[in-house]
Amino acid sequence: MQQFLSNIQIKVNDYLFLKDPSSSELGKRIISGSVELMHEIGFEAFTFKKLAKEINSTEASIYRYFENKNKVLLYLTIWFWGWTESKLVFAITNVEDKELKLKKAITIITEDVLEDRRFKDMNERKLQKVVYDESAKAYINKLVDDENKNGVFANYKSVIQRVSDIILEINPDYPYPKMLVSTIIEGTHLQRFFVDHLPGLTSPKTNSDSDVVQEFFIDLAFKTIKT
Amino acid sequence: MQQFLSNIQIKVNDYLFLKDPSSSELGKRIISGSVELMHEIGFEAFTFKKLAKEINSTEASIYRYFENKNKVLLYLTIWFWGWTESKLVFAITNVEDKELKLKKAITIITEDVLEDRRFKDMNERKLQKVVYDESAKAYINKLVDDENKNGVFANYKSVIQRVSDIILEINPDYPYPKMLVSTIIEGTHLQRFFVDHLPGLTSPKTNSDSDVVQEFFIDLAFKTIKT
DNA sequence: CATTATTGATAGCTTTACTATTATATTTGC
DNA sequence: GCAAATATAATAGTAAAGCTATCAATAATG
Repeated sequence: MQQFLSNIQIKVNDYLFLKDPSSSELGKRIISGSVELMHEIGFEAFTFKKLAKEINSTEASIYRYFENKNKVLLYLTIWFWGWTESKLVFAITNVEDKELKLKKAITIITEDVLEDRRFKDMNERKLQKVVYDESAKAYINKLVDDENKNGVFANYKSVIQRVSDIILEINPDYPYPKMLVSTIIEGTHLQRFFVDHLPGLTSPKTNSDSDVVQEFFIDLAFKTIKT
Repeated sequence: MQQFLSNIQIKVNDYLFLKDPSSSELGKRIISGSVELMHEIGFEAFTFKKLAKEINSTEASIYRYFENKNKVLLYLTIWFWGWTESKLVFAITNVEDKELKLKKAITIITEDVLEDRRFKDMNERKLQKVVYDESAKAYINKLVDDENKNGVFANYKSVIQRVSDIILEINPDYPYPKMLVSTIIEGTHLQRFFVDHLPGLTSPKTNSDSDVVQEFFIDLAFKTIKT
């Protein structure tokens, strides 16, 4: 499995780039450098000029790959969803028990990745942090309709569809499966941000071993879908 | 009540402005103009230069009230939470039945305001849209810790605390009340955005009369807190 | 009525976001 | 092996955004 996973490549909608960053050495440096730099200084302060310096290239060269920094963040976000889907598929394949399957699925979409490093050009831990903290900025804007029309969010929709399907297996009458799944996913991002920065808006950590955010959403999901 | 409400003023933490916009004619124009302009063109495209033109003032004058556009958005967001809290307090005062009280509370925090206009300098409907679509950009950034230290989020925390308290009245053993409330609040924003722009990530509208987002969260809340 | 505070008008500076041009290095087809 | 195509680097430059400074005009206040 580990072996197989190390051979797969995450595909990202080509609307998001001018030249495929996975197709060249420089492109890969742009991606891994973007993750590093956004993780370090945040999306607002991130510029192509700073990135160019970081990866020993030039601003103009980066512009041949991406139109602007927004598309880079969206690229990373969509890559993240492709990666999440791949983890999800392997986690639930051949699991017969419906409830166990749902539990595994929610664990995947809410987990806090510590180290993964299956992809040598992608620091998944830092990527997850970037996606958690910044991804809403990538799609909550006036361009989202155009991006959506071009199929940009297909990876994200796949993840939601898959988990949604498991919910419907358990309770075919539950009326809001997708709403529940997207609430769990986006809620996880936000709660993790709150735990770190605005603890007054969230619940305190229980014991140090457990992941309170994950517990909360698993509990919420099972109670919500029960008839 | 309506009479009383028209006499109250929403207080916003003074860390957010250099000069209190509610203290002058120009200040009020900056606020109402910001709501109009952000609603129209979105936060990214919003600039103090454009705002100055809109309200017949100058860029430099606006800079005497606010350090930057981020603080304006945060000001609007915090005002929105103060306003929400005032609505919440009146909705639940003297309501004895715990479950009814919770239902009213969740209705307030998830409602889609059509017209309100109790505050002549604030278009609440447009403000709500701006807060729904853009507010995450105001606080999800590297400055949040500093802002939080200065008590900026007190209005927001109050709202969460109040609803949280009602949940604990119904079920004192529910372990994650604040997490649930902040998930409902932020989830509402996001689901409304999804319904409009990314319907594939959410559930379809049921019948045109009902508010599916509100229904979903009320259903979710009651099921989740039940023992 | 003198002083103080507020706003407007204008200028300017730095950074960001992006494009264009040319030179150099690398790859690829033949 | 060499010409042609392609990719990248180096550099320059433009427009807008973001922000500060100065000073004059006006309004408020004591």
